[in-house]
Amino acid sequence: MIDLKLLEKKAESGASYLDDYTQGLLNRGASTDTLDKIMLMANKRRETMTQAETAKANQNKLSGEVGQLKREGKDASAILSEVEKLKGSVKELETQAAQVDADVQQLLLTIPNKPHSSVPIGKTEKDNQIVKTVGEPTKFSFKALEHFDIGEKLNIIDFDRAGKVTGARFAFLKGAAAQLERALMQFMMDTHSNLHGYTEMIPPFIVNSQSLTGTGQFPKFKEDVFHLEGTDYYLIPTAEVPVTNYYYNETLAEADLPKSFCAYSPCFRSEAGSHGRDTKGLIRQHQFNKVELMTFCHPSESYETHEKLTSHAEKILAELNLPYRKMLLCTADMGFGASKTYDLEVWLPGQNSYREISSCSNFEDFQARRSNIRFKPKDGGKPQFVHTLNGSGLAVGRTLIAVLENYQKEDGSVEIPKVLRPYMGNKSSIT
RNA sequence: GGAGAAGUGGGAGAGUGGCUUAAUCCAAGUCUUUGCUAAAGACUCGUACUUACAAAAUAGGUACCGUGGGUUCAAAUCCCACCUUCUCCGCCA
Repeated sequence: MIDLKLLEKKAESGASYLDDYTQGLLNRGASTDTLDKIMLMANKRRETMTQAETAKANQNKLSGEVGQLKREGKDASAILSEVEKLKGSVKELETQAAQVDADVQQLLLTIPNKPHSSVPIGKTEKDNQIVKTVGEPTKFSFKALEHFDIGEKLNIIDFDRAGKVTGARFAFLKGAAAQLERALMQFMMDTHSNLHGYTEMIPPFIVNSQSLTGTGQFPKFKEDVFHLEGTDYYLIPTAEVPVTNYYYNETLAEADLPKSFCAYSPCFRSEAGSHGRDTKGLIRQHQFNKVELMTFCHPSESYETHEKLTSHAEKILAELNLPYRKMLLCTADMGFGASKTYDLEVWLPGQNSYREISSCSNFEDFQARRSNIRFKPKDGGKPQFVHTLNGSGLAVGRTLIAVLENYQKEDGSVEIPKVLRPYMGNKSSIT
């Protein structure tokens, strides 16, 4: 959620919507109409609230006098009848004020975060910038297969039966693929907790609507998550949701910051609107495993932390010896709540292209404001919102794809990356 | 799923209709006195929104005692629904 006060202040200070704050929102597609509407509503909100509060103050004063008189054993009927007359209008004003306030809040929830000044302005994903490329695209002396062909030949991935059991965009992993998936999860969790100092976490895989509002999925992207009918429960689209809301409505001590967690969870996405994209294989499934990195930190440290967090995700790719590149997303391609995002894209020889395998974002105080997560400054000042960051470290299913495709051999077998072998009974290949 | 109990400020814990943002204790902070790993005393000690002021400081107002409704001139206190926690029973990995 953006800061209404800041928005108002900027608007007052001249230049209307042309300053950096609102320009940032415009760059990523929030229309001036919405902003205008918010400003109007905010004014109306303040007016109605003032009226309602004044009326209520008046009523409270009279009620106080009634109490005073009763205690003294005197007659209060004159005031009582006076207050009786006020009652209706006070209530009406209060209802109005509550309504306008709720409307403003609702509208604010639909406005995306403001991009950081270092984010390139762009119109499509083509305007993303390559920050660096690590490793060379893997070369083969034979025609590289796509992961689903490798998987089906080795009889370790079964899409057809998943279609029977559930439906499209699900898969069974079996034998070595299941083992490899599990090895990857273990390897990632071990690396982040032991080497990078994250606190390991397995969160609930089901959350309520408040949590989804807190991280920014709701109200705008409701159709992308699976809803459990007849309840306020939803399957998580990412561990970011439960882990960020771990501190929902809490005020932390500054000394406790930063707090960092790495969380394993399956992720469930209905992917409404993506029909026809990546229909084959494991790339785009309704269910996939992911290891998520998440940090709550002091606002002054969040950009430094963003670099660090991204490097932790990169570490996994490096250890697996997978070629990848680091992209800085432009204003058009960033997620709704992000201020700045790096995507890590892994090389997939079967597809002959780089594909996203991790997305690392700084949300600044966008999520913290929605979830009311603050910290009390050491010097005793007012509580401030923390900054939240998260990134995949990594998407396990896509990592499995990357391993299969980059480590495939001409004879149809797949070599197991060295760092994973301890997790796979020290085997060196899948045959 | 059934029966019962409970949810109050950073923590503990009082408070059954008006004088209550809420006694008291602990923790925390500021100051004072004496002074060497301490003690005593005084004061302070919530959050959000909002009004006045150019702004800050400050002062006023409104709201908040699990959440949401309701009764009443007036609700932490009465009523209803829900949520959470605990205990017992049932069921279950």
